[in-house]
Amino acid sequence: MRKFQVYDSLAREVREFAPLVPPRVGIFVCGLTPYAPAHVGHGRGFVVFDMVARALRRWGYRVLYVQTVTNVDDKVIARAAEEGADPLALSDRYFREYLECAEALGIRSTNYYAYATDHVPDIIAQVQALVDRGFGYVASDGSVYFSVARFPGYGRLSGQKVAALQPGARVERDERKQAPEDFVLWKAARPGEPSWESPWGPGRPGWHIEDTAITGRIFGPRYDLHGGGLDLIFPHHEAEIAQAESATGEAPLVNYWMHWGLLNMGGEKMSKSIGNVSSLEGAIETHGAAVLRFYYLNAHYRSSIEFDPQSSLREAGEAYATLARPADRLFDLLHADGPERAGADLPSARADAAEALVEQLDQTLAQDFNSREAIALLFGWSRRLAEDLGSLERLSGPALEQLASPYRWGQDVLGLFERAADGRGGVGGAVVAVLLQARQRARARGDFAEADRIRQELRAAGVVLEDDATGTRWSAVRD
RNA sequence: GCCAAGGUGGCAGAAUGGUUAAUGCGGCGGACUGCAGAUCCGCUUCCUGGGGGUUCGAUUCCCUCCCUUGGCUCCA
Repeated sequence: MRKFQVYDSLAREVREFAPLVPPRVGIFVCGLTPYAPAHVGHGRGFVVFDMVARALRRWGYRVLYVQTVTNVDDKVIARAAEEGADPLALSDRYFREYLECAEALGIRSTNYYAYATDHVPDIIAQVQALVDRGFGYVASDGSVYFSVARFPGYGRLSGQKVAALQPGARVERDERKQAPEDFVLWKAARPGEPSWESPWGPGRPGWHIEDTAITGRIFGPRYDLHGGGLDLIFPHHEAEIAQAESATGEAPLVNYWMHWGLLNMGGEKMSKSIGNVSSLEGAIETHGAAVLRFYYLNAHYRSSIEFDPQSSLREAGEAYATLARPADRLFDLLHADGPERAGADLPSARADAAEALVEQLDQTLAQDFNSREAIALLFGWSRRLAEDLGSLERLSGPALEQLASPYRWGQDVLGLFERAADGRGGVGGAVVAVLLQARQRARARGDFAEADRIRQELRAAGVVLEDDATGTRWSAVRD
């Protein structure tokens, strides 16, 4: 297991990571509340944690990565009422849409997406434990609240003091609560809303309880790593700590808290409630999932980033094209001829440099997941390879693999450099190859009118040609 | 008001108690090319919010002020 360091929001410092039960690592991330299409801001944290899980697995940890889906809550219910739809069907539909985006983005390290509604018995059991231990109280209408005053550690994660909070400023006072800072564990049912039977009558889970009920079920009272957006620290993560540690009597609930920075647009955070959203699906369609993934990882996960719909992904696309070009060329050659292809060996200095770079990439990422710095190193490698792109043809399969090893690292950990399904195979690819040969013969005899005609007709069919020193390359484009 | 995270070149965005503060985008110049396009090379040395302090030396550590964002409602 490779050692690594991570910034822990609770300790407010970078700490050496040590699992509770090596080599196992339990990772939990607060996922979506699917009541509307996912936006570009949502994708960031999930890509970041996908990278975290990939890295830990590469480094020898056995990761169990769980993410919640808050498929029943006030917003889901309100939205369903607007559309005249069933709340659970609505959240299910939006979540499936998100999963398609996640798949395109190469997010595939999550082991389990836990729907809140699939864990109602766990939730009820945890609420009951809190009532039994005197941390929860039942209000007249059958709702159950957590008594913040009973938990002295409340506010430690966020730095907030209960006395300094401003209840009533933005949240309505609620006479069912004993104190304004108390939060709801179980909400009594209202007519027409989804509800489940409980010892306190029909109702549904409160805002924070599902996460700790689910992690309790899967990891037990304590686990290693919890991730989420910066905006969830208070009250959500604070409430998780309070209710879980009170329910089990064990602490700390989480050994390392990781919070990623938010994605802003127009100077404030992208948010469904503000309305400054750019849809995730749309961004993937117009710029490609690889470019979006590159954009996210091209900044340190803790910084906030400013998203400009006009330029951010266009710039990222230019940069990613430069970065990935040598990788594409290497993988093309390996794909065409296989790893056994004959050719020259790599000079040993070059081979050593590749090996050293891979180690450096791991070390860089092990420093609080500095993906930006890792990408800068990969740019350095691409720049060196760019100089001799033309002479790659001479190299053997193993030599090409050595040159490609930093990009293999990028595939493995960052999820970049994946070869898209480019339509080059099959009958279509064979036909294009024949046309390219015909065009090449025309060029050779100086019949440029014919050569250009072939190029134009292929373009009309969605195939773009580019000539360079090594010949003609083609790619399928979408219009 | 209180809490938290930040303020780096035209832009995006790293790092560091000490030679020219990454990397990319953009810009400029050149090479290559039948043409397109793309690519490659070079340049872009005057960038670390203001003011104090510690130090031989601070952008990095400390104090303070200003500003931005997030949180004190649901929120990735």
